[in-house]
Amino acid sequence: MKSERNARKTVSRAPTLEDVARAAGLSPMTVSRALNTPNIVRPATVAKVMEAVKVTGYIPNLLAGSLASRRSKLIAVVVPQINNNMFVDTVQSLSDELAVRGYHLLLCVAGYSHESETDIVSTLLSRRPDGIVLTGIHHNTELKKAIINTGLPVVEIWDLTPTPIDMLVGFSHEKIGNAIGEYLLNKGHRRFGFIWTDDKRAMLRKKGVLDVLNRQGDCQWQDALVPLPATMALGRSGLGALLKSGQTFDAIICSSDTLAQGAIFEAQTHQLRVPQDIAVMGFGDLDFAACNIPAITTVNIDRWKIGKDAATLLADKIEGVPVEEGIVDIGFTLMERESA
Amino acid sequence: MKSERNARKTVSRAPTLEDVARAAGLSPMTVSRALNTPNIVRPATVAKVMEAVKVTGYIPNLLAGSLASRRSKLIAVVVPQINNNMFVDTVQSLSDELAVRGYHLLLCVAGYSHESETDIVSTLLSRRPDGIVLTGIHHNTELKKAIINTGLPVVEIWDLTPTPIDMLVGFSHEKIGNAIGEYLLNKGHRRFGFIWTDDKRAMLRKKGVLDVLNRQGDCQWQDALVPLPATMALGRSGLGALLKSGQTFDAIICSSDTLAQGAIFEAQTHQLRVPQDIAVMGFGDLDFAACNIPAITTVNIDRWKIGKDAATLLADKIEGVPVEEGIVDIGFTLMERESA
DNA sequence: TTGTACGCGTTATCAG
DNA sequence: CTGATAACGCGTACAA
Repeated sequence: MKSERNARKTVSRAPTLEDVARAAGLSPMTVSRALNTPNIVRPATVAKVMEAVKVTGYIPNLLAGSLASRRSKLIAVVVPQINNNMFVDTVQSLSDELAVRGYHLLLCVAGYSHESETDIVSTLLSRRPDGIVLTGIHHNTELKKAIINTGLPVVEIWDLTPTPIDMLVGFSHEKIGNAIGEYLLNKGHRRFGFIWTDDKRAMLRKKGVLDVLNRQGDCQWQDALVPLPATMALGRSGLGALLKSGQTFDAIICSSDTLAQGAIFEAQTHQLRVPQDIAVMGFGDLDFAACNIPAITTVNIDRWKIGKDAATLLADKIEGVPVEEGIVDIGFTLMERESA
Repeated sequence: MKSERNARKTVSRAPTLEDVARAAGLSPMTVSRALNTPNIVRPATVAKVMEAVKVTGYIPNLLAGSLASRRSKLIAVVVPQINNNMFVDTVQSLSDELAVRGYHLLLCVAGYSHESETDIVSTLLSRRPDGIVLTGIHHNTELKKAIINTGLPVVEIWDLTPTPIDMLVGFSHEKIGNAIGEYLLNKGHRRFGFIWTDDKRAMLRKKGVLDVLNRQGDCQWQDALVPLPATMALGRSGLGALLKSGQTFDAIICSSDTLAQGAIFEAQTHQLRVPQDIAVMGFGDLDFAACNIPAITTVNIDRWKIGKDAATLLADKIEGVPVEEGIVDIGFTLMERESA
């Protein structure tokens, strides 16, 4: 029974448009249209195609489609270490919003170094994304040139600058620093401790704080630098280090809520009441900040909105929808609670 | 000066292999080889190519490359809501390890529903990934069939079953439940409260606990179900609800450390000392568990290892490296601390 | 070690 | 509304 019909190679490739077309008695092009733009195809034809798709188990090949159409429906996203609680929510909302528009996320975790960002982006570029999301506004010039050369829509997030590569959704870290500084000065604090990671954005916030403190004049401060990623343990050891210096502090300013929570616990072990003996201030307004005991005074950023706005800007620009304002300052809110 | 040479369309497309070849005075194929397998090309030729690449600003088009070679160097990863602290680390290590091997991550957040997982995976499949990472082992059958049909390497993670689709890196939620139950029984506890999310894996752990409690006989328990995602606030309200029922409890078992931390804070507000008046147990061993006050007794999972192992299994299988054991139980460790 | 012919699976374009 | 043809940019397979 060695039938001639089975002579063709039986290495069952995945079914293609042509297979579907054959099954439906149509041309591949019609099948393509029935799948992508059903409204310009006769309903009866569409039905035939759908049936054939089901029968063959056809799954479109977007590699081929993207190559031919020059649109990949792919968005490259570069974040510095995703295991930072802040970025995760942004990526999540970015993913959600983009999915609705039919885009997929090509995710890249760049670490906080610039070299790797370059490598990563050029690798990403080779996937021919339709748009790019970059965290931060400090990229090395070579990279920046490469991206600009592609002419691709870009959204930079989590930072503010009047001169983004293209579009931007962020907020001013310096202003947040200012707000923190003013808030604590108003509360009468003059001796400050910083528990701080040394990434660029955190340092900008610190500069914002110091500008205000310097203007005041009679302030003093001391640093406890901690490595990334910021953990509660680092918050504890950070405050421990500050206290061991022999200095006394009115207020501890932390570059994240996680550090702040650690500092608050550590204060307990030194019989320091928060905020009566020592105030502790965080940043980020993470889930736990509001219901910690004491509730953590911090700065709220709408990190979901960053993702959502970035997605909308990007998708709109890709699809030719006129974008009114390419620079979005989503602002921030100082959340006065109990810890400071 | 309207030169004939500029007659060709000036819509500056991105440079292609052919442009580089022309610039280098070589054939496109040689350029391709110089880029992908430099070791089989004469060094001088490689150098010429590299120069031409720099001059032209060439960025490879992986869409075309993948289409031709039938290898996309793309790994599809499906996770249920990434803003769960546990998965983030796994995704991170997956990304890191895969990047080393030259693969990119196509990330999809599926939520906890099955319907969306199907949509998502078929969409992902259309990108022709070289491998798939699925969270969990419960997928609807249609989806499962589609994936099996592709013949693609698959790694299921965060669960254990003797019959995975293909490969698996996980641990037994039931055994963890057993361990928690036995541990607390040994401590003399008999009246339990559960603060629990109702996702499948958490429920498996609960079943593990209950199996042990039932075997003991003289136990009683009560539930406080909370929605996803688990937050500290839900831990607080969960314990609040349990206490309001009028029952008393020896031990509170939480489906995550985040809930446990909330429960511990809430206990404070009810003048309940942890663990003297009430024990609290978590799950996950997140960063803060060890340095919370009291330190949280919990179950440690090496979530980085899950990602790393999954990446290795996948990359090995894709590249034809013989895979010894496709089912990896990474186990768990009950971390006895202060809270229970 | 390098080059040539062809195919990968789809969409753009233009013709019917 | 549907079909034929020619790209899309690269890698495979083989020839030189």
